[in-house]
Amino acid sequence: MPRRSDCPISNVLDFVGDKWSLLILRDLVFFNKHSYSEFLNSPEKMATNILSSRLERLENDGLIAKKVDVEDKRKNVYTLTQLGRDMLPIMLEMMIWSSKHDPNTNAPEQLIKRAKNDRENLINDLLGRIES
Amino acid sequence: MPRRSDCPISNVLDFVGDKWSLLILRDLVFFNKHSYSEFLNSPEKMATNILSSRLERLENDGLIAKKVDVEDKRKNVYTLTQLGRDMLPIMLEMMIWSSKHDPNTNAPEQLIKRAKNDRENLINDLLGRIES
DNA sequence: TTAATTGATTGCAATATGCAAGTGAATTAC
DNA sequence: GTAATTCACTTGCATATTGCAATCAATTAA
Repeated sequence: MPRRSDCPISNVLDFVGDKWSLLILRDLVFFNKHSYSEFLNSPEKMATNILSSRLERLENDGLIAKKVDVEDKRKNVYTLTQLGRDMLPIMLEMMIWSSKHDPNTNAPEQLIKRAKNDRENLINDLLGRIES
Repeated sequence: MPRRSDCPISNVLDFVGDKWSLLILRDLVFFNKHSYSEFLNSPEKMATNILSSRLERLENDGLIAKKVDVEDKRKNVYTLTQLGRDMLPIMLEMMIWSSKHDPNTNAPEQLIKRAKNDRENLINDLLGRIES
């Protein structure tokens, strides 16, 4: 997506302003998923060609990094870069919005509470868990 | 957009997961814009049919409300609902992301500082300004 | 009464999406 | 060692969405 303006909101949308990209980042942060097939099994059921193109774009944009799995060379291991990790606060605010306005949202209440009242520590905990 | 899952992030994307919807909400919050022609003049230059369809969808989804302008009956006046106002924290986090990773972002430094250190008051100030 | 403005809609080409099927390399099962 | 399976894509094709220019009706201004 070409840069449309210097607006900081428009700029983020140039990176992840579609229905799928943030779900991949979500899977990386919240569900410890790291591979193509894991992303594919997420409940939103994205098509294989879309997943493929989004992984490629996220990598090109520097939000994720790709390495061949040392234990199974058919597999790629995807990880978040700093740019990708820094999308986490945006995702937390989305969770708070849904917990307020969507009665069917399935976010754990405890997580929402921490997102509201203990953000910095929650972010450190979530990102710290990724390192290991 | 039909609901794809009960994930709170997916849910927000079902509402504003495209390149344009959040820019309309941005114009309403940050630039006090209220009409079709004002949105159209934003620097991202969205097409008239896209703007039209997004305004319709945002209204149907309950994020904005539309009224005929009492002073000029050709015009509509668009305002944020509570659902729309509650998207503001998401936009603030996007601004913070861009201020960190995009050297060309044009958000005022003072605004970013307040978004980081004085969020609640900033939100109240921005939304309070809308009422008047 | 004519001209300009506003908020759209329409037609059409280009792009993106969704789905099913297929591919080749790596791994596992026999 | 061969066959079957897994994995990460890729392709083909129908449908949907987008981008762009032109047009429209209603309202307002001159």
